[in-house]
Amino acid sequence: MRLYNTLTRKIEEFTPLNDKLVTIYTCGPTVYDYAHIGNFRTFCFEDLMRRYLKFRGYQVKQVMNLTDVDDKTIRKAAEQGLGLDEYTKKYIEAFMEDCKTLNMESVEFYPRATRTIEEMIELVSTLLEKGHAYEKDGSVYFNISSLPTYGRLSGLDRREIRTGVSVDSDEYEKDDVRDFVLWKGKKEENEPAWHSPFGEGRPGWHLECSVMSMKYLGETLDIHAGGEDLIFPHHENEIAQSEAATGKTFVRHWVHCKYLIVEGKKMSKSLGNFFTLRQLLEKGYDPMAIRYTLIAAHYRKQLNFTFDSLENAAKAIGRVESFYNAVSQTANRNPRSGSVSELITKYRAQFTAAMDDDLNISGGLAALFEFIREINTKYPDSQVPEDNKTEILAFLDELNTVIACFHFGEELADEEIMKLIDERNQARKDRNFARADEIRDQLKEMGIILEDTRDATRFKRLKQVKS
RNA sequence: GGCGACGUGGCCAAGUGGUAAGGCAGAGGCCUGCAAAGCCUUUAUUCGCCGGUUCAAAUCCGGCCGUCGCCUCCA
Repeated sequence: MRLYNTLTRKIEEFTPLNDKLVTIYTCGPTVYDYAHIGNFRTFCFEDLMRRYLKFRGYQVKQVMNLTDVDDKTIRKAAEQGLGLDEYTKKYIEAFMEDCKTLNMESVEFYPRATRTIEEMIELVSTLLEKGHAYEKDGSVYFNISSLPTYGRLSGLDRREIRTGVSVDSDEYEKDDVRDFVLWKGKKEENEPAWHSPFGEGRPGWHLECSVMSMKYLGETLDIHAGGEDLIFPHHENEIAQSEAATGKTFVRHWVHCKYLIVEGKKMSKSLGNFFTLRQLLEKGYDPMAIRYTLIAAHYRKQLNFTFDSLENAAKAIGRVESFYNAVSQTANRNPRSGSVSELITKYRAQFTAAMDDDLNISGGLAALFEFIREINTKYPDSQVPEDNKTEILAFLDELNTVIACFHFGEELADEEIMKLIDERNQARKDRNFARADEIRDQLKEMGIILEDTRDATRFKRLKQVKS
């Protein structure tokens, strides 16, 4: 499998350190508000990557942190007169719910910053001991000049940081404006703070990810992923802290997901194109169409999220689900065909080849759609031999463990439906089409859509999709 | 100002040297009692524009135009 590595700016062969186990750290949300679709582009991509690694036979051990203490959470909690935990609880729960809604797999660990303070203090102490950090006015800063490799990820060695802006906007005293804070000394009376050898305070933002990743995954991880904005300063600083402390490579493979834009414009509240997942659900959009739209474009390309694309996604999903349903209700009694297995092998290989190439999901989806067309071409009305049914459905299920946008499952026929279908077919035989259409309309009102084939009549349930 | 990404049919989107995947939409046809589902044909002699390299370029190089991002604890 080949994967782009931000550190080397090249697509590289990916092999985990540990045979079949892949360790992944993904920067999670800051739980100060509901997450928006931009956040979820990254998270859904990370889910896709995780699922594909598992599809390829790897075992995945993944951490997604929850940043539950920072300027925003502190400020918002104070505004509402709530304790920090009390305030963030709501958004942590909402985030977990949203992830489920988008059919994301649970990861192995969801550590919270406020529950990892002790380990963070330890790391700061280590950095102080090793001379990579210094104390000033109750805060601790990382000394960038102590680490020659600083700036490799973001290419900072080749550029200057705009110093003027940083100096003015920073209320803390640092030796060098480019140094970053590891531990923030307490400034306000009622601001959340923890005891530490360097005085009361709270951890800097970058610290938590270094600490939590090493705590759960060890000192060297296979993959660290996040949004492109995190490359600098967040991930650059994580590398600095971690490698200065351990002397080992922190991350072997850096993966960053590009931002999305909405209706051709940067998502912003003032443009009115800023959406949380919840707002889209309220508008009636299908969560699976949202997921499909978010994952269907390559992760290193800017994604233009539009309402048109949501509707297209819903239809594309419908095509695949219709096919699954049609195959599952096949009435073709012909003997099993060996060429179906060959097709499955062919398209599985095509899917895998595409996904192996830096997770080229467009190529992967093309394999799925081409498979469907080829089967349909060969077997009109998707009426495949009954003996081939199982392997086709299994193949679709298999692809869906990665794509995870389809609700597959055979439609369960209840007696009433079957009775009406039989009655209608009798009417059709009698050429009493008025009666037949009447029954079809009656079923439609019950949410049942009929599809007549040569061999039998099959049905599907109408999906409530926003149009 | 510094760094970087992108610009492919009506829309979305693959393709990084050998002659344009896939989805959605449109047109025509087939199938059907009619539908639904589906199949077939068709829709880019052309890949922002202008030059250059090459037997050959959407793919490499240079310039221009446009969009977007990072440099501000924003995925």
